[in-house]
Amino acid sequence: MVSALLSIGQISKRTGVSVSAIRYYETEGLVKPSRNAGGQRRFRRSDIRRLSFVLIAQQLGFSIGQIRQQIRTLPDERTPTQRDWAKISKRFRRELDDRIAGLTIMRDRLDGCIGCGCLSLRNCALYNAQDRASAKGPGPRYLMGDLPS
Amino acid sequence: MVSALLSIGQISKRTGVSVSAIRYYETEGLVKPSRNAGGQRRFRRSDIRRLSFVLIAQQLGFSIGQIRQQIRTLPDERTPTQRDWAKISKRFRRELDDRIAGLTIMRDRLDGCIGCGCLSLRNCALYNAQDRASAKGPGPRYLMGDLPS
DNA sequence: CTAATACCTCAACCTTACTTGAGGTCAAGG
DNA sequence: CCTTGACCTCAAGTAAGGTTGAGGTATTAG
Repeated sequence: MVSALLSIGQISKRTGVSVSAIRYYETEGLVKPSRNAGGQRRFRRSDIRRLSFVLIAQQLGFSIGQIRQQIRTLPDERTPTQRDWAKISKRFRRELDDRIAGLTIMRDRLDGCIGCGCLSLRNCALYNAQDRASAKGPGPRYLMGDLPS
Repeated sequence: MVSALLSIGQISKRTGVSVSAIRYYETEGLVKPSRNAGGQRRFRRSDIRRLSFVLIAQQLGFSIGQIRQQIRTLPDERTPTQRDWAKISKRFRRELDDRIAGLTIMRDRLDGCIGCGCLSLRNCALYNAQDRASAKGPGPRYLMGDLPS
């Protein structure tokens, strides 16, 4: 019989997320299925959307923790609306914009380094790309190699 | 005394890479230091550049395996030239271009989904973003949620 | 020459994101 | 009613990319 609620196997088939992964996501607070009398998980249809969102967000490179941060802004009591989802998507969009910008900067710096043929000098644009080099230990580090001697 | 060769501690300070990480990178074949009479590692100055490259490549999101693929095109016997490094950088540039393009596509798809307010329908642009959904199991999956009913 | 560092190896542990297996229960069809 | 397949929990294993600690040796400053 097809009920309003879905078993873990059914939701696995609908989303492409493995049964074990869905259980794991429950321990991580990404879905909160109810239980039937026998203790088996019962998911709402809107959980399909939740899990699909998790899948996409992971593809975009977000960690479980980051996804949880976003997804917990969804209402627990009612089925999330389009508006609820749109808010989350907008936040992700901003994140993606930042990541694209960051990668573009790195690419252009790499270009500069190819241009100067050095990848190593004091003024290499990649030099300032990392806090770590200057942040720890005494004196400056020359990220892509030797000091000109 | 300052010799032509560097100890692991010296190279750690110069690159900002921890001693334990450098040893790990050796087991992974990213650096191949020689040993002195007492069995201690001795690095060439060009290894600073190698390790710095590893650092940058990791920041760009490349795995150790991918980095090894690139870095092993460097000559073992002689100190790598600017040209050697430039070849590698060009390959990385292409990778970065691809990743930027991919992210941009995803971002635009996400935009489309915000625009249509759905994040769920059959024709959602994100739907086709994943092989996995259609690749396994019978019938199509509707990635961002329920079928319109 | 000796003490203090720095270095060595090897094994075990950490995090993330899961999967796998053991041992047992639940639910649906015949 | 009984069998089969889906489900349950809990513990352990996996891969990546390291870190940490134990127990021991090298090197270097004084």
